[in-house]
Amino acid sequence: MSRQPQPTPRPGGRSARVRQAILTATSEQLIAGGYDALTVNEVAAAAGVAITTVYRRWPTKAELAAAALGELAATANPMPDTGRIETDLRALLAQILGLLRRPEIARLVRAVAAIDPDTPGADAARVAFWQTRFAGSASIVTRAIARGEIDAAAEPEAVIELLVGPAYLRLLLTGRPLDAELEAESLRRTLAAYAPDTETT
Amino acid sequence: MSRQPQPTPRPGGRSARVRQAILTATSEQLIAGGYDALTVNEVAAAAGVAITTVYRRWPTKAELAAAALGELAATANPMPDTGRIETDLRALLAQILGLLRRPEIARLVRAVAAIDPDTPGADAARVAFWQTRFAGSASIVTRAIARGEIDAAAEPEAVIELLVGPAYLRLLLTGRPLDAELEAESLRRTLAAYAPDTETT
Amino acid sequence: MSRQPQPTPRPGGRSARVRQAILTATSEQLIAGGYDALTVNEVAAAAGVAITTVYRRWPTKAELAAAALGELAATANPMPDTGRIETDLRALLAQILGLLRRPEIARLVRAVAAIDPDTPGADAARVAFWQTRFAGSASIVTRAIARGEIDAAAEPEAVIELLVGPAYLRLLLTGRPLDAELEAESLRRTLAAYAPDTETT
Amino acid sequence: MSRQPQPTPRPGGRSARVRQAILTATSEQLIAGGYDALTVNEVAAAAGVAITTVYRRWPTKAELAAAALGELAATANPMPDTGRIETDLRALLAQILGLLRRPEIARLVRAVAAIDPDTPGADAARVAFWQTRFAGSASIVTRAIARGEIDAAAEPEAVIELLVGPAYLRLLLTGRPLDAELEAESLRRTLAAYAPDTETT
DNA sequence: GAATAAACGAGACGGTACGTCGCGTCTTTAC
DNA sequence: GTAAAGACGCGACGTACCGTCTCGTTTATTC
Repeated sequence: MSRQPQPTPRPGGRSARVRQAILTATSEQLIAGGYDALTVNEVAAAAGVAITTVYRRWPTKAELAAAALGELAATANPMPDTGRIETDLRALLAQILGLLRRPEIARLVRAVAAIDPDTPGADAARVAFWQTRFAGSASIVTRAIARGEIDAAAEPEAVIELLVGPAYLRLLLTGRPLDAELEAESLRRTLAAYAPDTETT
Repeated sequence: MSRQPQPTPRPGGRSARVRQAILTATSEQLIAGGYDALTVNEVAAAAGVAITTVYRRWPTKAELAAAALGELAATANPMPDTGRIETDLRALLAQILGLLRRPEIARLVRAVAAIDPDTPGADAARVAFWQTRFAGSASIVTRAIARGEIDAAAEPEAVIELLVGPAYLRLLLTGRPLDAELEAESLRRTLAAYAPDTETT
Repeated sequence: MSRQPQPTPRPGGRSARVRQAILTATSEQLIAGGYDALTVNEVAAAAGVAITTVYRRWPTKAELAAAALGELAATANPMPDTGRIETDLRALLAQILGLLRRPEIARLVRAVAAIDPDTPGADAARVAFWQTRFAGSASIVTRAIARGEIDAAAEPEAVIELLVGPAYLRLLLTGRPLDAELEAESLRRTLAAYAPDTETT
Repeated sequence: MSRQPQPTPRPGGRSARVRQAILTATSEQLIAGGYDALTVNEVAAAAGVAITTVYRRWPTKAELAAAALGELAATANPMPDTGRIETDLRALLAQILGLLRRPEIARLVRAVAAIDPDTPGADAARVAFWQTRFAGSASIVTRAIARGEIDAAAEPEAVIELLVGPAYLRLLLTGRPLDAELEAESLRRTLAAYAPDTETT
């Protein structure tokens, strides 16, 4: 009776708005209560869409969470660039610890850590989420190597891993405090570990 | 009608057997499929007890899991003691990475990381689980300090944290591989970071 | 994102079928074993629906039972109309006693009697269940009054109450037999109590 | 090896005290909340005995409730004796309706009505509970017959049944009010039904 | 007054049913 | 014809209460 013109996918149309609303609502719930407190029902309600709509796009709750976490990766923090590796790393570490000390961020990190690697798309989201952050961080090291402040043989990401590894270990597993002493020690030892010519003859 | 003297608890009785059966079954399920695959129903069935009996002792699934993880802490691995810090740490790191590469252990670690700190008794279990392991590890460092192989100002546990932090970071968050290069680099840089007199004048 | 117009309820759809199946299964179980033998689990199984579906509609077992009893009210028995009050009442009483002598009906009546008046909707169901029956019965009396066979000052329902009260009293409380003597006596005394002009001067 | 002399039961000893405490606690709970709110656990706690002790004497909750209700039968109300059947019955009816209007008594009556006749000992308790009451009431009628106020052919208990039947019917089934009009009507019609020479020639 | 049988106290346990929560699917209706 | 709305299936969680069992202790009766 009536003609149905094949609607081309609308990039800026309703779909995009719906998608964004859902992901935003998901992120908020993840931040508010972690993965367990995330419910598809409430996400749909908060986003003002039907539950079916959510499931049409992300088949499982895990994939929805992964997608939302992936989105959060975009919210990158500014990377310090002071011209000296020590102050750069100190600022970076202070920024990260400042985040990890906030309960809602701690919940988020826990949620990411809990993701089953077998979940489709989940691992991709995890990698994206964290490599984005680490990629930015690594540039700090790259510049320091160019300046001769860091052992030229160092892999930039490994430096960052050594710097923040203990902090995440405490947060996720041992429960030891994320205090100023950890901050100072991590910075000092990382610099020592990667000092140029330190362990060469 | 009148107050009776408190009968002594029976340590080797049925209660103890039931408790052990439940915790064993829980551990097995945790290892087999992680926290999400853990169901109280199946634990009860595997332990040969009624579901209500499980709930009488551990009010929630989370507390049950925490208790089981706490029990697993008793299963301590032998700590290497070769007389040289480098070989000690190399053996320790190889041991830990060997464990973390096994999917069922990875699941367990994930389960621990996911524990909500607010769960009653959960944090205690986490601390117990990990500090048991770390306490053993720290003795390696203590001996090395006595031998002058490690900076005397070092806190033993901090050395271990620096050694294994990157490995756990990769396992839980970044998803990068737990390969031989990580193993070599972690060992080398940790030794450098804590070498005696290295950063003193 | 925006409010949708309220879709009209579908009267003949799946919901209605499910509802009917559940109530039918409930009624059968009530008849078969009374209120205590009624289990939501078996109702759901017999109705071929999920347990949660039952609970979605009737939050408690009591309300489910009440609803089912309310449905049973629709199954009205034919009211005798012979043109004479004595034969009408005799037939009615015989019919009721015939029902009450059946164990499954006795269980049903017991179930209704046991309903806690505080249960939401329970009282409504009770009133509906019984007033339906009594309303039909009362018309017998109304006609008799018109024919001058019954004291014109009588309230029709009170006549029925006097007629069947002793029978229910025996069934529910005293346990005395519902025998032919009760039948004869109840009829005779009720007629005497409401005979026209009997107690007027 | 040893001989077991059969010890005679001790009538006034601890057993009797325990028994009384349990039955009293049971009655209180029945009055307070009806049969469903009666829990063996709380009865035991209130009586200051172990749960096992309760079960040793009454194998099921139903039998316990029956026993307690049987005890309550002993609490007989004084029967009016004014010398005139009309005032006697009016006082009796007022007394009974006064009781039935109290919620806790209504609960008790409901509990009795709900007793499954198949429960061992339950029916005995019911019969005892109510026939005690009715036996007392019947004496009123017996005296009235002797005075010629009541049809000599009447069975005393049937008179009482007619008098109070409608009230119990309303309480247990129809939910109609136990008001003054019911009181007046029940008395008036019962007297009419059993008036001497009314239906004789 | 000592032996001894019966009853009691305490606590955990097995089991059934209740009612809840949340995920993911399916039907029905409206646009 | 597509998508929103909502009911549904399903599985697990956690709770309440009934009735059983074991074992140690107390009571009271009998010799």
